[in-house]
Amino acid sequence: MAATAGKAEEILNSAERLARRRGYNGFSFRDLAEEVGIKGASVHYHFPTKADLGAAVTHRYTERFIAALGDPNDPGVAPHALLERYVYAFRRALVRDRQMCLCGMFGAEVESLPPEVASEVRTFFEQNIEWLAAVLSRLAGGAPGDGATAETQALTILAMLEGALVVARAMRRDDVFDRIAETVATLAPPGK
Amino acid sequence: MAATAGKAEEILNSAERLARRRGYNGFSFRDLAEEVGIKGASVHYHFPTKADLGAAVTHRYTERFIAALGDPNDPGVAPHALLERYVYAFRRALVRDRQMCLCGMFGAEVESLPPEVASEVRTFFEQNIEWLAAVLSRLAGGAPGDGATAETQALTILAMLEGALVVARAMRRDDVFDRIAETVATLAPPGK
DNA sequence: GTCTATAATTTGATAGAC
DNA sequence: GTCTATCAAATTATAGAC
Repeated sequence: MAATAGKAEEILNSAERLARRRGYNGFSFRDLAEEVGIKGASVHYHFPTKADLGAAVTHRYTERFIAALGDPNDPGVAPHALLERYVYAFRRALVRDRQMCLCGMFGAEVESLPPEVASEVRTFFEQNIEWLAAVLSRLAGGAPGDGATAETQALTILAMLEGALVVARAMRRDDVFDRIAETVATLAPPGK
Repeated sequence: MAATAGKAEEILNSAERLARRRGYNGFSFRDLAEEVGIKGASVHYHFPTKADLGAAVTHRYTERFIAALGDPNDPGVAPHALLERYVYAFRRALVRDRQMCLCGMFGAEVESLPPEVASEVRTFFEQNIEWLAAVLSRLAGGAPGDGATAETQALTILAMLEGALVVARAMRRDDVFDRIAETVATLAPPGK
């Protein structure tokens, strides 16, 4: 059986949830402490500074996000299915969790982030593009010399989905995300 | 000759710049006061609360943004030229100003905004989609019954561009925006 | 690991003099 | 319109007891 989450993990969970709703400057150590049932000062035992916490939560988010996508070159999974899985990861953030992508939020706020947090955000995007480009290369039939094309498509899909979360949440319209997501499929048609 | 900007306008200018770099929770009345050369308390004379200021700066941003785009149905301007103008507005924010779109930033942070600010952000997106859908309808030759299609395309282009700003800034890569922007043209080809 | 106590700073905001 | 003075609350963080 899985052990109960330690306090450090509980703090990371709260930090992720609050950061994805309110932004990096929109939550405090006291907010976290109240959620996990300790005092504000005790949070510093687990994460000395807010920058440490911010970097840790971003790193964990990236690892989980990429791991959940699986191997982009798995011969047992069709590339269009992998792309669907990718879109669904963003859809779940919006519909189920009612949250931004952590790095979509932090990406917007990047100028007010401590450097170590900003660095983790960059890594998230780099790994997302790498994963997407691998899938898109397979989808294009592996035609030689289209690595740049695959990366451009990857950048576009990533931007569309991050932007879709922003627009859908700001407009409070439930149809927005799915209508944009349909266009992702148009960019990389399943018949190709 | 244009009169020197009044203090209220200078405050709006500073607030817009700081908000577009650091987010709504990333600047204070004192930051603004220092930039315009008065004391923090004096800012409250012009804008009683931060929510008032936030709503005012967002409203002004929206008015200017839409006005700069011009009439989407102007027969003297080709729809593809209008679309280029739209993309260029976002490009300028990134390259020239090194800032987010104000409402891209606030859209991400919407859950931590005062209601009157969030409402202004929603209006920005609604007006952008209306403008874009009008241009895209013209581009499609005004085929009947494709109002929903035009709106979906408008949502997609808006999301792509807002997302492009987030990704380009977070990655600190200068090629990212233009590569995504090229795909906007693909969505609505000039030959159509 | 968590607490109390404390500190220095910042923040949004008000009252009233000039 | 701007200032000084002031405020209460919040924020990040540290020291040291338990």
